[in-house]
Amino acid sequence: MKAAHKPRSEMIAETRAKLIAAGRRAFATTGYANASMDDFTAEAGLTRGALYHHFGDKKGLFEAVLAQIDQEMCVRLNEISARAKTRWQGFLDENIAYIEMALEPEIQRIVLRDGPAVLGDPAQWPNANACISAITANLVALKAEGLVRDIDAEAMARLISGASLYAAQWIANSEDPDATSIKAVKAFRALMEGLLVAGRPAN
Amino acid sequence: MKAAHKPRSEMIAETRAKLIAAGRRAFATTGYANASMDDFTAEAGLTRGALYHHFGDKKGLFEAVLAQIDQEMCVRLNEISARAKTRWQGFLDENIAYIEMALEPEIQRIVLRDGPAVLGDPAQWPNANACISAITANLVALKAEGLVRDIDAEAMARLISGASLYAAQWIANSEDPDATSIKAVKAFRALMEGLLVAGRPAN
DNA sequence: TCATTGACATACGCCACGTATGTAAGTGGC
DNA sequence: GCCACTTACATACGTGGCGTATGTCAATGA
Repeated sequence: MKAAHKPRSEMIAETRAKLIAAGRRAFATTGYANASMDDFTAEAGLTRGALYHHFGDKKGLFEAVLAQIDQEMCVRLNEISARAKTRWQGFLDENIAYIEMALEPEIQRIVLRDGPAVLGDPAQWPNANACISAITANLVALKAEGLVRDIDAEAMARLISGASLYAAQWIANSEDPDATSIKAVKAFRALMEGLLVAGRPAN
Repeated sequence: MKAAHKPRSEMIAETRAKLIAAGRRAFATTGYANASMDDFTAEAGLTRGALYHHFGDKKGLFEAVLAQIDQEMCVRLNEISARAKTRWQGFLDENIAYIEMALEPEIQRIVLRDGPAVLGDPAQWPNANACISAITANLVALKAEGLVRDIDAEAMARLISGASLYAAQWIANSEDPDATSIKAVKAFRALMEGLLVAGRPAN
């Protein structure tokens, strides 16, 4: 008896998942440009034929990989902000978590380095906007509560996420990431406290 | 009579300059990955042979192009901060100028998009550090004057330049760059004012 | 059961990079 | 002023990677 045949749709999903996983590993380790489609599809027990069938081209697979990572990031961020006691704390936690995620080599390479070069400005990616939107929504709520000053929320959200990402890059490439991380987070908190309405205690 | 022979060293400098200029144009318009060395060297009246001789490889030429652009940016920034009446104003002007420079397509593409993918983290580039250093030095001085709060200057400089860059990306890709630019600069000013010692007027 | 669809593999051509080699012009010693 | 030598390039070649066109076989549905 041959191995039980799963329904076709399952086989397809499995193939897609294998390709995405293989591509993800290759992109993360050798980078987009140096990742050979022949190599990493073979690693997944397939050929480029499968890749072109499902994703159109190399860039298409990269988009799928990025979408997967983005999704994971968003889930993690939402969990963190949901756990916080106050909205302000959730806001801080979420952003600091963002910084810390950006320390992971896979995210560094795929999302922060190759992503923009291959797919263009991250702000245009469907999900990056989702993350920005979350920060924006938080700021709007915080403004409504009278906690933060009256500033255009989206603009500020962009500035904040930029600062976070850059902080992450700095940390990841520093000689002593732990020490740098402490300094960065501290500076980030200070920057955020500047947003509070004067005299209002940060809680 | 043949064309007057310039000394060899001049010819070499000229060749290098021509290659850098041609590469710069190609990288800016089609991007690093899509720029064909055969094409743009021919455009400069040369071949890949010259390129390999002077720059080692494609990446080597890219580094040279980036160094040239970086240099130009630094000169412009220094001029701007030098023109300001107060140190705080110079600090603001310089950063806002940074945002505005990041709107230029050439800088977007070469410095902000392809640069990190080809050469790695910008914070490690020799010159990016020079720009960061300038911001850091400004912050140190502002702290000494008692104008801004006591925050690790380098960390804050990193956060600020990250915010600037991201703001620029946002502006460049928005539907109405002018309107977005106004919002971004306003938010940036607000973010910076949060750094001031409480009660201190920004001048 | 048979026609059809679709998921993949195979085969091919092209382009681009890098290297090895060639050549001609410039440079320094005598 | 000639000659050995260096050096700034051009030319020629091999290789590898991408994309496309084509083939094949299994799964589905009437």
